[in-house]
Amino acid sequence: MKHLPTMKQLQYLAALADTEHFGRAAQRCHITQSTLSAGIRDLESVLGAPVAERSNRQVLMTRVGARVAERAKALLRDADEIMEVAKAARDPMTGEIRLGVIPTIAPFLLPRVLPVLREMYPALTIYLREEQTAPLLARLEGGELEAALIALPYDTGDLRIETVMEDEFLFACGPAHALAGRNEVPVEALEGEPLLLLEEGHCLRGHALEVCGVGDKRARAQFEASSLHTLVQMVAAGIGVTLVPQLAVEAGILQGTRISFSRLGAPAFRRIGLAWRRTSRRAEDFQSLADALRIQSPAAEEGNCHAHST
Amino acid sequence: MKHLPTMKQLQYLAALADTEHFGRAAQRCHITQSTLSAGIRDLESVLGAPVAERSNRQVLMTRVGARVAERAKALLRDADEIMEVAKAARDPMTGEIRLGVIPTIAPFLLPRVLPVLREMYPALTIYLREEQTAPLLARLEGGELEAALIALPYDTGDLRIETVMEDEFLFACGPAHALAGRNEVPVEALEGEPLLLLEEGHCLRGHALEVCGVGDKRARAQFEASSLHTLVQMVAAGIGVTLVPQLAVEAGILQGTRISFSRLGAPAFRRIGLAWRRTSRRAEDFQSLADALRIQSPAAEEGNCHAHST
DNA sequence: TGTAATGATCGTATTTAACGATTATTCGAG
DNA sequence: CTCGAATAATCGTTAAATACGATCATTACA
Repeated sequence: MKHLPTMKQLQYLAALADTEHFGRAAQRCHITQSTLSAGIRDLESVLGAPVAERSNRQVLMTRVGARVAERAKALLRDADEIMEVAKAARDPMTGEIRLGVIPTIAPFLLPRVLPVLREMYPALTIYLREEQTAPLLARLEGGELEAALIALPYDTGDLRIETVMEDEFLFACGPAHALAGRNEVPVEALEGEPLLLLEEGHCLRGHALEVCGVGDKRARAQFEASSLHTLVQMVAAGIGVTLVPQLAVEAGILQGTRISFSRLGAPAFRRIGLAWRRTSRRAEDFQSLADALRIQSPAAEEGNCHAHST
Repeated sequence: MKHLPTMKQLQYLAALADTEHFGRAAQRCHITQSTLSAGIRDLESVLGAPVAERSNRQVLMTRVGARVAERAKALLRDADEIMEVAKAARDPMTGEIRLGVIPTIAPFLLPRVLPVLREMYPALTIYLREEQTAPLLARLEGGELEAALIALPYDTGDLRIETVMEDEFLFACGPAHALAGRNEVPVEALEGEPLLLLEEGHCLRGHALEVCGVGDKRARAQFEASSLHTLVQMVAAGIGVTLVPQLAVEAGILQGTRISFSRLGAPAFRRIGLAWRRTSRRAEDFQSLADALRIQSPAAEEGNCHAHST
């Protein structure tokens, strides 16, 4: 292994590159000018190249100096991240997590799990952001969010995904509909039915179409809803039929309506998963969070499908 | 600015993670076991968490330890790269460059420029690899190549591209062809002509089709050539017409044939550019290389189009 | 019950990092 | 043209860190 620059030297260089001034750079590093001067001199000796031209009136970074400083800053950020990794391991499940959740999950899953999480991890603060999958993933990549609760399948690129639960699609129609009251509705029966969908951008729309075996081009709905609640109202009014996630049904979205719902002949599911950046310093925490969510979700409970709701 | 781990501490940790043995890790770092032991102890104190469980018979890395070690290795690689950046700046244009070149450039440009490069940079060794654009770019991403000389436009992702020259497309046909001998051939005249192309995979094929204003689907050639030389032979034999880069013509590809070539009514070009990874430590060198290539290329010379070759 | 292997610890020496004071240089203002 | 302000380099000293060798403590196993 060879001679490497010191962390401190790189810090000094980064400060110098930012300020282009020995005195101020020294201030920023909480050392004296002489120390910084010596540090830079030593760094130049290990690099074998000068990093700055100093005329007594001004400091001008060399090409090498600027390039090395750039990389040095990245390296220092990485070093900082190492500290964060250690800190996260030392105090697991504390601090803040900025979590994104899609609109077809948030209102149905969160009321159930948030209180439990609050009790399990009192030192943890969860900031929520409700948006559709695409902007959520963009914010995740951009570092605005640390994790996101989304529905799968979805092209998530290089994210780490931990499945939290399977969410079954149920058939829903008005009480007067021909298919109402049935215990099980075959998928083929949906052919020709006026299928109501969420508007463009909701992943649920695509997933529902997938279940019916049709591509997006043949989107058959004249009316599109902007939320699951609206969608349910439209179904109750007899405008059409739809597929609704069991998660929402169990959360009581059908309460107060006379909507009939049934399982599909060939049960279809979307997966709900927690996503985070592979490089995240808090992978440990997110794994724990996913575990907690999985335990709290109703997932594996069987035979909880009634033919009617009031 | 906070308390950061030392480079040495991270080196020690990396070695320890690899060997899981204090003595051997110390050896690898060229220090004594006691020093390494102390170094690890200090690192644990700055991290605030233990990195390894040591029972007297074996060392087992902690979860944190393993994670931190992983990041530490990446960080040390970055530090190494900083040294390389400095070294490349100290000794510009020395050492080895592994350069990829596509087959429609290599035999025509290299004979002219390589001797000059050899003279300009005697300490530089260039290893050449001749392949089509796609595999070239793959090797570039994978680190097998440091730079590549390719034809544009092409979807190069996040690579840095420095244009070296513009390469004009010339119309070429057999001596008995109706369009032979003309000073200028309008693009529309190509409609219906039996256009000969390089086989699939050569970017020149797509570029030529682009010039003719047709998509790949309407590839009209019954015969495809595997190299520009073969293509020229086919044109000389009267099988069809083609577009040939001026670069190849100037390199004498038509010598010994009676092929007629002319400029197009609306001159069309491909760009030839040098590509390298944005993150490359030797960006400086590649810039110089591109500059040298640009100077040596015939590019801007005007009016060097004859109507006939013998 | 030894003995070999292994990591921790201790005391000491050397190298490195930091400071304050001083010097040398340059740019402007008077 | 000279003086003073600004600025980086240098010097001598001190404190801290790093490294070493020797020794100790623990464990596995013959």
